[in-house]
Amino acid sequence: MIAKKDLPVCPVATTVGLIGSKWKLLILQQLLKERKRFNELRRSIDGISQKVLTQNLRAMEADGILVRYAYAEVPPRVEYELSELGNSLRPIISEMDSWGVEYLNTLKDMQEAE
Amino acid sequence: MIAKKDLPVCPVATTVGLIGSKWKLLILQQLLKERKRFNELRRSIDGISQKVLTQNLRAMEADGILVRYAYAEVPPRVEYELSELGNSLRPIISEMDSWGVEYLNTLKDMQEAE
DNA sequence: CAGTATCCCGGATGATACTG
DNA sequence: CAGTATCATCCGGGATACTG
Repeated sequence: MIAKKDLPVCPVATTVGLIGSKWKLLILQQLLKERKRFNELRRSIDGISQKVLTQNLRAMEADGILVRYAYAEVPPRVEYELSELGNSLRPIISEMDSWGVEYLNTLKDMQEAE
Repeated sequence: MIAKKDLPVCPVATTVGLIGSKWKLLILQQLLKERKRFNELRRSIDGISQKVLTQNLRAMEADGILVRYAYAEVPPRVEYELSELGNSLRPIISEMDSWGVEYLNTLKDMQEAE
């Protein structure tokens, strides 16, 4: 018999399920740089709306990827910081960064060769 | 003045724009293993519909990530293979795989500790 | 400031049928 | 087999207004 823990679970599908979307990857990228406030995060991600940012932050918080710190001040201040789990995703974003750099260089070279 | 090539372009956003979606990442994963036929690919990706698979394959082909080989046979045979550019994305999927393995192990350990 | 609450639209997706 | 075509649907996401 096959035990539950031996069920075929795809690691890549697991990862993709947690952070395999445009906005989560970009939020992750920003928070890997530093802990950030809500609007700071919003401004740093081109094209994201308040609603979508909130939705993704809630989901990532529920998945244990980041931690939300709300301060009872006036005006309110809320900061987001990656958890240990979130930080462990750094190599993925890092590879995406490296690949993007290479890709953009190739594009630039092609333009210069025109 | 700022030249066009000096415009601030984010490498991670570039990468995310090309493959930052659930299905593209999973298609990429499958094709990194081997060249595959359409239905073979379809069966290997849980939950993907024919339409969505076609759409994503077309987009990835247009982006130069994969190559489509259509053979004029009866019945028709179409195979998909990663381009050199597509293959250069391997480290990203590789990191996602490693992370997923670790994550699943952690989950399993937590269950056993119950 | 950092949200929540509504309304609403369009594109993404599923289902189905058809075809080279 | 590997699609394309069409229709119906649904909900992701924008716009706006309001609030602790």
